[in-house]
Parts: sequence; C-alpha cells; structure tokens
Amino acid sequence: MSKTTSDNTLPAIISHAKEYGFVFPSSEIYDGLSAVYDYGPYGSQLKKNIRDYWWNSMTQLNENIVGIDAAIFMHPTTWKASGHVDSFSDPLIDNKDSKKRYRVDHLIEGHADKLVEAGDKEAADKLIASMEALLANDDFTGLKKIIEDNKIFCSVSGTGNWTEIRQFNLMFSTELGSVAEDANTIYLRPETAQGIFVNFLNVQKSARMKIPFGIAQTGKAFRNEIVARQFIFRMREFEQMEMQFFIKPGTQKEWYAHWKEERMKWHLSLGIDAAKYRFHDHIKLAHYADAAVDIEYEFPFGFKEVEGIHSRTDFDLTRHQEFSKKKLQYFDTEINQHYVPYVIETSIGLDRMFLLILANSYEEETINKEDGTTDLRVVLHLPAKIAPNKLAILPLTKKDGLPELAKELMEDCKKSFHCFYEEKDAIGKRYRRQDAIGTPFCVTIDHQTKEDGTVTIRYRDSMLQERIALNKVKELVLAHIN
RNA sequence: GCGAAAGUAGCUCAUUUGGUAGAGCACGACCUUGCCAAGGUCGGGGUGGCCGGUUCGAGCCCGGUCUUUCGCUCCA
Repeated sequence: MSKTTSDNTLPAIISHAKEYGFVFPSSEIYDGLSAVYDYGPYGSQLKKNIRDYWWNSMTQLNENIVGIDAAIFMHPTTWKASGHVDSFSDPLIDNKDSKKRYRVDHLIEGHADKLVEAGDKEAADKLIASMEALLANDDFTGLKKIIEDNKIFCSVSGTGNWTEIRQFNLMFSTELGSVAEDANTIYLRPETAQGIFVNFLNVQKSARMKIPFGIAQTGKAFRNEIVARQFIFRMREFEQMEMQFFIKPGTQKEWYAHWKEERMKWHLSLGIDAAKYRFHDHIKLAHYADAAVDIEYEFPFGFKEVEGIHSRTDFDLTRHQEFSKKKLQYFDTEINQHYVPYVIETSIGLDRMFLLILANSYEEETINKEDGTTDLRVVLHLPAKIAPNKLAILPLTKKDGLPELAKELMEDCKKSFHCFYEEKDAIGKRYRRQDAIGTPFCVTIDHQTKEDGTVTIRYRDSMLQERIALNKVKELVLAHIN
C-alpha cells in the first residue's frame, strides 16, 4: 500500500519549480485553474529532454519501432469501440453521512434485490422498469425521487441523506463545426493509444513493418478527473508517451515479460535509485487486458504509478474491426496465415516522469565549510542527459579579456548543447544558481586561462573542481550527455 | 465530492488586542573585489487571492468564492 509521508518535500519542490521557472500554475493572474499547470523556460526544456530521451530509446534504438503523431480529435465512434463512452456514462450519487459514492443503478438494483428476498417480486420488477426508463432519458430528478420514495438508505451510514445525482463524464467534449448539434459532438482523446490502433494498417503497410513491431507516440490527452491533485501528478490535461507493440497471438507472455524488463531498465538508465522503484502487478484487470503491471516510484506522497505495461490482447483491434467494418489483420508470411495481432502496451505519463525526476533530484544539502560554519545549498541532481542546461560558462571577472575568451567557448559549445553564459556576481553565487536549476557542469575562465589555455571545471554533485584544457571542455560535456 | 489548514513583494516569512504594510534573500544599475550564496551606494517591485458585510476606520472580525497543501473518497 502507499506509504504517506507527512514531510513537506512536495511543497518545497512546488515552490522551487515556480521560483526557477520550471512549472507555473496555469492562468495564475486569474487565480489559476484547478489542476492545470504551465511549463516555464527550464521546465519546458527538461520536459522536452525527457520526451526526446524516451522517443529515441524507442524509435532510434529499436529498428522495429516507428513513431506517429495522431490528432487529438478522433472520430466519435473510436470511443464507442474503445469502451470509453460506456464506461463513463454512469450517474453517481454520494451519501453525505458516510461519504460513500454509489452508482445510481447499482443502488436501486440492490434495493430491488431486497424486495425480491422479502417476497415482493412484483414491486421489484416495477422499480427496475421505472429506473431503466429514467436512466434512458437521463432523468436525474426522477431517479433521485425513486431513491427517496423507496426509502433507499446507505448501507454504511444507514441514512437517506443523499447529494444530487451527477453524471461524471471523464471525457471532455466539444463540437466540430460551427453548429452545435448532437451529431457533431466530438471528444478530446482520453488516451493516445487509440490513435495508434486506428492507424495500425497505415503504419504497417507504409513503413513495411513485420510482426513483431511497435508504434510509438507522445502527445496530450485529457480527462475530466473528479479529483485532480498532487501538483502535476494528476492533471486534467497531461502528456502520455505510449508504445503499442504488435505481436503474434500466443506470444504475449514472453513479450509482456520482455517489455516489463526493458522499461525498468530505461528508468534505471537515468541513474535513479532502484530502491525507489517497484512493480505493482494488477490482480483486478481492466476489460481489455490479460495481464497488467505498474511501475511505481516512491514520490514524496508515497508509491504511485508512473508507467503501465499492459497485455491488451486483440481487444482494441477487434473492436475497431467490428465498429469500422474494416479488417485490421496482418498476413504472417512465416506461417501463411491472417490474424489480428495481440498488443503489449507501454504507457508512461510524461508529466509524472517530470515530477519523478524533480523529486528524485531535489536536495537541500548542508555544507560544512572550512571555517566551521555550515551553509545550505539547494541542488537539483538532474541526470546530465536531460538537464536543461548542460554547461555554464563563467568568466571569473568581466575584465582583462576573460569575457572574450568565455564567449569564444560559448560560440563553440552552443552548437552542440544548451549552454548558459553569465558574468554577473561572485563566482560562488553563480555556481549556486546553476545548482538550483541542475546544470551539471560549470567552467570558469580565469587569468591562468590566458597563460596556459586551461580552465576550472566544477562538478555540480561533488562540487569538486579540476583544471582541464579549454579545448577539452566540449568533449568532456559531450561524453557525459550521450 | 467530504473534512482540516493555508493564501501579505519573484521566494521564505513578520506585522501580539482593528488605526491606510516591513525584513532577509532574489531582481536592476554603479563602485570595490575575485574560485563555492562577498562588501558598499542607489533603485524597481504589494488597491494584503478575489467579492461582499460589520466599523469613523479591516491584512486582522464575519460571510461567500477561487487556488493550493494534508487526510479520506475516486481514478474505466
């Protein structure tokens, strides 16, 4: 179970993220918008770097995985086929005393069962019939009246103190075209996966893919969560990084194990402490899956899901076949047979990965100084591969030709990676500012540089310094970020 | 959605019983300096989350609302 910690790490991270331009509340001048956030200068760069690192690990390092970029708007039938429309249409009601939430139909059916037990089958049938009529018309007032008239009470609190009935539709809807008619209602996608499934044949044929192969995609998805909280962990607008891997039916066990292992390796390749991770196997499976596991990370608020690996069987492609009346089959030349492929899905939340990286990197470090006093530094131990700035170039003084030398280095390095140049303030202060945004390397150009062509390179994590040749700086940084 | 707490400068926070707002850090300019948050001078920045009420007078009291955090609940 999730361990909850009562420390204030999360508020400190939120505060730091805002102060240094990583994450801002959306529309903050209008008091913000609940559970929506914007990424600032360093945040957007860090997010892009995480996305690129994932994208390359999929599409560049695997010859049999290709990418797509599907639209957020999709044909409305997509969501009927995927099961999203039906899953979301249940009216719900809360008991104010017990705080328990019920599906209205389950609540009324439960009462009907009791009537049957009591021997009044006639009344039970009548109750169900009127409920179904009201459900079909979305008549919530009528449904509430049924609950009140029949004195249906909460099984926990035993009271009839109910809230109004509400429809919690987790999909955002809007209208396509200028006229708002029912037929034109479309949804903002609640997941990116369906964009891959509906393009299965397009991709397979155009890129001449042979099973097993994968399709990767990153993009925004939208869910109208009833409760969205914990900073950027659960947002109403969020970004997914998904890969659907198409395989021969019967081989799903092996491929599921393969991707479970591969995805954990990816996480650990960022140098994150393995003890912070764990697998959580699903016992109760979603309607489309025959096996599912979460990769969980120990956030400041406990172990939570970052990524899911699902064995989705042929559920999605089969459903799209049914609803579209188009065959979504693959001809396997090895066995000379047609079949609907099975699918192993890896799906990771980019924003969650971003928060994971921040939480894992953030440290308020106490430094024991030589004179016996202590000092506090806030440092982001970001993996060098994904840090927004790779190198800060700092002339020790702004005179004596040092800025000129520094700018030369800047011009050379900025073609290869993100650099930051600054000549303001004392050198120590500049180091600390770079620590706060996670820049892994700083080089200082000093008077000795003019004499022997060496610079001081200072490492963020150890704070150690060493002298290296000016013309080796770029090489050293490149060695750490590739 | 329920309960608790919070919201004052970019950040962290003061302003003890109601009398028209301060500090440290940060930010900008200049001077001295030069290898781990240096010193000095000057400067910019707030209709106290928002709306309303009580009062001669509200950052402070009352009501509402928005946002956030924490605990429940929910998470196809």
